[in-house]
Amino acid sequence: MQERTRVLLAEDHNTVREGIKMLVNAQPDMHVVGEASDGRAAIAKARELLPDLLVMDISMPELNGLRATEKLREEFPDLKILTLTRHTDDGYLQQLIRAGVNGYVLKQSAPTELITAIRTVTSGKSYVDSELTHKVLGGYAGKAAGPLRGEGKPDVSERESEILRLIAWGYSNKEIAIRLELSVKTVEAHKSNAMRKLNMGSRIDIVRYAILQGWLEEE
Amino acid sequence: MQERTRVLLAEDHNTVREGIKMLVNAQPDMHVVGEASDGRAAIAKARELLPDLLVMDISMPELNGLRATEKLREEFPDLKILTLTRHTDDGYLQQLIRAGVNGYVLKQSAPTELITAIRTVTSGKSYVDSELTHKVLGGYAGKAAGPLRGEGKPDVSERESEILRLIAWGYSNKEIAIRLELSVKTVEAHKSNAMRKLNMGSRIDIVRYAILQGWLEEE
DNA sequence: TTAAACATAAGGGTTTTTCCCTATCAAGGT
DNA sequence: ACCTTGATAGGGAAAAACCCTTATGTTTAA
Repeated sequence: MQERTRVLLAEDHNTVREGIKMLVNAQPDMHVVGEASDGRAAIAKARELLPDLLVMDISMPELNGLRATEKLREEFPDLKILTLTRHTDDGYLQQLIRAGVNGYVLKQSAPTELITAIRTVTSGKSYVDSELTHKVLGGYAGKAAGPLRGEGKPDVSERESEILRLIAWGYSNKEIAIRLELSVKTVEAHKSNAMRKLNMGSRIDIVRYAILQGWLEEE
Repeated sequence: MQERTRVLLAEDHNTVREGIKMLVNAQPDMHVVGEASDGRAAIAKARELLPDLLVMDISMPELNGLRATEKLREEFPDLKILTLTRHTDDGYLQQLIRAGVNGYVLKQSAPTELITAIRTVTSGKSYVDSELTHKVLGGYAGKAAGPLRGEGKPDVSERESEILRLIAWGYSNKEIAIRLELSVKTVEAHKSNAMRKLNMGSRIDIVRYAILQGWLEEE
């Protein structure tokens, strides 16, 4: 067996970080070797642990992901950097690519998207979330290996995400139906549709998705 | 219908605070009117919102629950204060009672314990978690209205809580069985036993319990 | 040593979830 | 007008979860 990819995780949100860690550690070919909750700590940890890859939130205290990327890129030309963000429209994209990130993943995407991204970037290619690919057309990196399955549609409806949220909180379909005054069948339908859209396979995926969404943090 | 109890929530942990808020707001006779994430903010909010009851973690930044209680007790003699703590053995109990709290609930207890405590305290009685009752014997407040159902046994075994943890994370019984190399039947048994011990009725209770335990925060 | 607690697991029956399809209706865009 | 998407919901079968009981071996506390 090949060496597992050594991942450093920089994310200021405990729950999100924990969720990602469990997700990554559940894969046979990668593992989290260190964690940091701000940009400065991320750099320190990178120096200390020399990871293969850094998964980093762009919005972090102390030193944001963009600045941290710039510093790290100079010092560690071979380090793979994958940035993670909640917003699709925050203009950081161009700057990040210029700063030398190897990949860009939206938290809005399915959790498995991150895993695909890690594998893609590890193999030397760059990865840009499907939803953003068009924004880099006429440009730079582009997506080297498209998301293996989806064609890119992270657009769950309001109703659907409302139901995913409740499922992640542990409510049963029946409880949700009562709470929202719907038929259980409708709840099922929304759930299934959302899961199909996001390429999720089971309840654990919903929970992970919810965590990446920050749904368990603030209302 | 009677007026709903207006609850102010002071807890520095986002996820825990959110979990409690959802739990409280799910009750017909109480609702969260404000939140604070440190002791200083709790006092400010109490002045601003004049809640009926304050649910407060004893370990908070800025100003801990004990100090905050002392200050608030002077200023608002009628405010009910319910303290919440993770530790059963931290000696704060006597001091808190002297400082004038109306109740003391362990995070280790079932989520419904908190609701019972809120109702008990609102009705003018004091409430001390069943597990701690013996520590106040020969003393002071004591438990006015014992926990309605349990005799007090917050002792889930290691194995049981391991399984509850995984359930809260969204794993299915089958996945847990595979992961721990057990029969699905065993997983079911541990789950049922733990739920019975903690007086939990459904998956959502497990999730809430996990949140109060901080299981979704750090490993 | 006996009793209690724990981890393990099977049996058997009920309920819920899950999966796949189909269908209606309203709203929006082309 | 036509097409797509979203919200609603039913049928039906298979899978999983839930519930309650019983049982066996191990460890631990009285």
